[in-house]
Amino acid sequence: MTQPIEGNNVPTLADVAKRANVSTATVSRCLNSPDRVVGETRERVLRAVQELGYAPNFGARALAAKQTNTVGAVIPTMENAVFARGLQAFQEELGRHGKTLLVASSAYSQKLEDEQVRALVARGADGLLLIGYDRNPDLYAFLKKRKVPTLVAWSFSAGQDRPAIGFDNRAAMAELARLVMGQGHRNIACITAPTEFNDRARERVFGIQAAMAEAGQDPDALLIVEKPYGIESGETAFREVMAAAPNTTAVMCANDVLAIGALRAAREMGITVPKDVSITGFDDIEIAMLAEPALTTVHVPHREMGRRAAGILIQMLREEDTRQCVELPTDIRLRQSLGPVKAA
Amino acid sequence: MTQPIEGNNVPTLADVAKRANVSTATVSRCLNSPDRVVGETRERVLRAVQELGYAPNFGARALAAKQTNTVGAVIPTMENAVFARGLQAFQEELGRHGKTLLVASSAYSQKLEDEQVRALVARGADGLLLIGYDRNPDLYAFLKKRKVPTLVAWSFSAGQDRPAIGFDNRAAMAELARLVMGQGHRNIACITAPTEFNDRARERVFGIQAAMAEAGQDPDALLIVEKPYGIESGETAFREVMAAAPNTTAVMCANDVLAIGALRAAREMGITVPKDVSITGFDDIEIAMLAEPALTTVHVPHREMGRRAAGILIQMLREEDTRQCVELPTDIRLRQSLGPVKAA
DNA sequence: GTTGAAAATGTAAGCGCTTACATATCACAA
DNA sequence: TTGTGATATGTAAGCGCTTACATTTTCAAC
Repeated sequence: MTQPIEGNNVPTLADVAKRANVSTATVSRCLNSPDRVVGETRERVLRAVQELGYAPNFGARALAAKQTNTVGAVIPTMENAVFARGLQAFQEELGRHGKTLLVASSAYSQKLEDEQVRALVARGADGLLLIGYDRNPDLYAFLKKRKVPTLVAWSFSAGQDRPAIGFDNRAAMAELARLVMGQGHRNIACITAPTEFNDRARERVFGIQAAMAEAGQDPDALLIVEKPYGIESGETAFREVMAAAPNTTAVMCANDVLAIGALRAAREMGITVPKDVSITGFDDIEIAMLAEPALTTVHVPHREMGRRAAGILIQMLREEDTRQCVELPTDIRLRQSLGPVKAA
Repeated sequence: MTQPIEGNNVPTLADVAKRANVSTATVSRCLNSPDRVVGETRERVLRAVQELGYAPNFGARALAAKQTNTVGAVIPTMENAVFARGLQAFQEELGRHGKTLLVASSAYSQKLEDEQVRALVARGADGLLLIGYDRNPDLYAFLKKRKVPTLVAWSFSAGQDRPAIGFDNRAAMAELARLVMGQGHRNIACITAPTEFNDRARERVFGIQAAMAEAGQDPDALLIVEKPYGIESGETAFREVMAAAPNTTAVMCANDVLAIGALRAAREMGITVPKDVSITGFDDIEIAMLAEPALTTVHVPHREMGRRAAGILIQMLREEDTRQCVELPTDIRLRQSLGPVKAA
């Protein structure tokens, strides 16, 4: 009963057409626009598809239809729970719309990101998700020339005209800084990831400074220590802070992982948190609650951002000229690591 | 100086050929086998490529060359630090070899995994990385028919003949169980992720039971509570254990996240770890060290596994019939959560 | 200068699908 | 039965690249 496939192992559209006694166009319609084919014909075709174990050749389809149904994302690293969480939600939503995720990582290097973006475009990504605004303008020009819809996530700025979904890093951190100062803290240090080529980190630092200026504090008095993402970096940074400014009473960290490192260093140095020094984070990833004391931090809706980013990108793929800028709210999670300034 | 592109916006191979005054075959050779083209011709072509901003059409290339240079991976979730870490290393290594990663997730559902695998194959994945051995044999048959090289990771079993890179989950957990029993524990419970369709979880349970049998203990006496992956699940499971068997003195968790949950529940229940009850984990992810008390667990070289998996798959893509089974070592990380059994 | 072999390049078929336009079929009204 | 409009299906061009085989060029030896 099973007809031998002529000439090769992998069934093609032509094989299905022959078996179902229709043209290849009808087979294509059955698979891609089923409502344009009557029930009887359609069932005959789908039966042939199943019997032959036919699946479309991806390259041929991409070439003919001029799309791949893949969407690329370049993130700093999947090992950062922030991106892992957001990307997971992004991928799930893409999957629901029949798109597949292409992933590359940049290790927080702008040069590597540039390369990876170009590689993803070369791989035929229909659209792209990128993290933050900072990048070489040539890259944006390249993406525009190639007509690859591109969405920026994790940042939001009213001054930018690129499609984006994110939150205002500056405003969020300023709000936390106001709470810190509300607890009486004036000697504040900031531990952050490198701010060069990283608008998210930079904006968080600016947020602290803005809140200080607003409160009549000198923003230049903010001690800033930059370290790569990592718990050990946070430990090192905290030691540097306390060595450089031993009267620091609050250390605001630009992400939770650095803050966890700071907490660990404080404990090892015999510094009590928050009695001696308060420590705050940013992101509200899982370990923020698990820390001892639990971390005061900025909660960011990473999953929602990832999910909605997928929706926006899919919309962009369907229609030209969607210029969405979506701001998501953040909120402060007050926990035990922030307390009143220690009496002098 | 810049010649207008005839007819369309996006330069094609033909445009480059015309500009460089060579055939399209020569352009293709310059890009793909540069050593087969003399220097002068090659430079002329590469200049034309640059001037035109040409990049190959992915679908055309995939169709003609019968490969996409993408490799797919279906993992349970990127939010599990275990997979995030391994996948990150996998992706980095693929990138070094000019391959791009296609990612899908299965939420620990076998049915969803099946669908996602087929979707990745439909997207033209040249090869596949899958997690664990357990899956519908039809899926393996499908992959074989489509000639998609497939590598299993996170599991290793000498009885399986599929290409795989992983560790012996059973032996690793048995080793930890022997240490637990070496501390005098006889009333042992096991908290695990669901074992149906999850050989890794199942083997870890079997490992405890094997060690018990070996020590003359009744393996059926092992209290087993299955819960989905998650900290809260671990909390709930621990409560169930202590309700069902209040004289339990050791709880062995099949992953660190469940163990963290168990630690939290113990604290809330006024149970001291390890004085009253010892708790162990599996995986040695970052929070194992951060926990209070720090978790005794099985260390698994996730990054190395991911990196080497990429190497193996690339090898499989280059050569037919590579049948590698690589076992990676695990080792026990003794920390404060495991102590001697409480005197009766 | 001639010859032969190796290297370099060109020609053209083909990869497998989609889809614009052409043609055939169907359903219904007169 | 005929005519018309709507629906269903077929024809064939084309998407842009790779590569087997053909042809041309280069180079060394005589």
